[in-house]
Amino acid sequence: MIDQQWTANFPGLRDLEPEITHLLFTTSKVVDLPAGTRIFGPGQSPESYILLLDGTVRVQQVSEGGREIVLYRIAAGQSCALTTACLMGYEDYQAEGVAETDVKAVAIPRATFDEAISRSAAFRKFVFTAFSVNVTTLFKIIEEVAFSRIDVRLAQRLLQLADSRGRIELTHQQLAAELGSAREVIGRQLHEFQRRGWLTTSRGSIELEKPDALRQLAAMY
Amino acid sequence: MIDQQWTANFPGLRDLEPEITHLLFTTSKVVDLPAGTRIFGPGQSPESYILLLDGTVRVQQVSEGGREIVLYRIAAGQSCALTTACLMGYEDYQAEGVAETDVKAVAIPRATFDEAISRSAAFRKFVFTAFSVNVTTLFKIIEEVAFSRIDVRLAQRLLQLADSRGRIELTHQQLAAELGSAREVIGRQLHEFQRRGWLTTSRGSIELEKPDALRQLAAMY
DNA sequence: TATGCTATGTGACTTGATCACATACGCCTA
DNA sequence: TAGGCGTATGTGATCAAGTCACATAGCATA
Repeated sequence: MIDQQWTANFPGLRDLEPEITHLLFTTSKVVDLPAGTRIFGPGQSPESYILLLDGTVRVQQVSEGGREIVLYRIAAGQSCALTTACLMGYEDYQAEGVAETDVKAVAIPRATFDEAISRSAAFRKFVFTAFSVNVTTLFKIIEEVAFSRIDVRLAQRLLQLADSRGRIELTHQQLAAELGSAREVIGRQLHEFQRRGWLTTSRGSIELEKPDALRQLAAMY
Repeated sequence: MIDQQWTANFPGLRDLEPEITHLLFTTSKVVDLPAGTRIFGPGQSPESYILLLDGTVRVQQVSEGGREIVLYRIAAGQSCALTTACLMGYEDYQAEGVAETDVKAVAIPRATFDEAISRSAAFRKFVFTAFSVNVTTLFKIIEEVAFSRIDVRLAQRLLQLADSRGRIELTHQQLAAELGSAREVIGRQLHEFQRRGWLTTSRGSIELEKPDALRQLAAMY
């Protein structure tokens, strides 16, 4: 019980009604998942509403031709909108979620979820807010995929993915999967960025040298 | 009051608890909107949850460059997932909804919506199901835009948009906006379909001649 | 050092988007 | 009925991005 004070990790859940907090604590499980675990995917109906305590989950779509596109990531303190959608709407997933790091998460069973939704306005607000943020993300992705240039999108993504020292440990193939593009295309763009002195590449990693130049490109429509 | 028995139009709302039905009837308004009305759009926070009694609403995204893509349509008996998302999550719209025909709709105020959600499991299920269907649609769009060929997507859309006699009254420009593509591209594809004898075109309209051939193309990934 | 796996590079080609125009159609008016 | 106008459609050139086939390079391990 003592290690179950996890609601403190979620701003929207701190001021929950005490009996709801108690309900969540007594019926939910805290689970640990190793990096690489497929948490959900097409054809798998989710059994519970998932809140991330630690680690990140990547949500992506895989096409028949084997191409991939990353839709969004769930970080600690967030919940999975898709899980929510499916839990609520009883539809199967069209996308899959993979643990990018070791993950610690809270799994709230559907029955508990239903009860908390019906009894707590604060819980509803928490769930719906998370949901709408992710729907908004989906709109942005549609707009970008349909209308934005690949160099602009790559610049944006490099800035997002870089760590505090401007380093990105991904292969060209993985970057292509982030954007739903092709390895060769990404390789050529990176080559061009390198030619301009904006970054340096080596096998499996990239170092940003002029993030401001990338930011300027990323700011284009 | 008598003409407000609109819940009959929504399968998911027929078996609602009587007091919820009463709540909906007494606080919601039935509104009529002429074709072309912009029902919601970026920067407009929705004031109510909308259920369509008659007509169709087109939900689309417009890019900075002026290009458009149609996301989905809402038909009689359906609700607007986006409205829902925004109503629940308090986010602004990223897309706009336009009445394609004259529209008759029920507008449920936020307070009523909140109350019905909290008190009725059946109402929750109705809302969440509609929501998840539309989220699923968004996933399909992302997959298609990112990975499908334009001829396949055009064939699919022509079949969707054709009336019972295989007729489509849209310009090439409008078809391009359906798919987030360009007029010239659509024109060339239509020309190719016509060359194969699958359809005939004339100014502002298209007649499908061999829908089965289109269906076969549309079935490709 | 040899071997093998994975990552990256490259050229040729196809598809789709963009741009700048040219034409054609339908409708209204003189 | 002809002329004129606005919108819809056609067309070639060019560019951007994805695809395909294959070459090369980096790194680990035997």
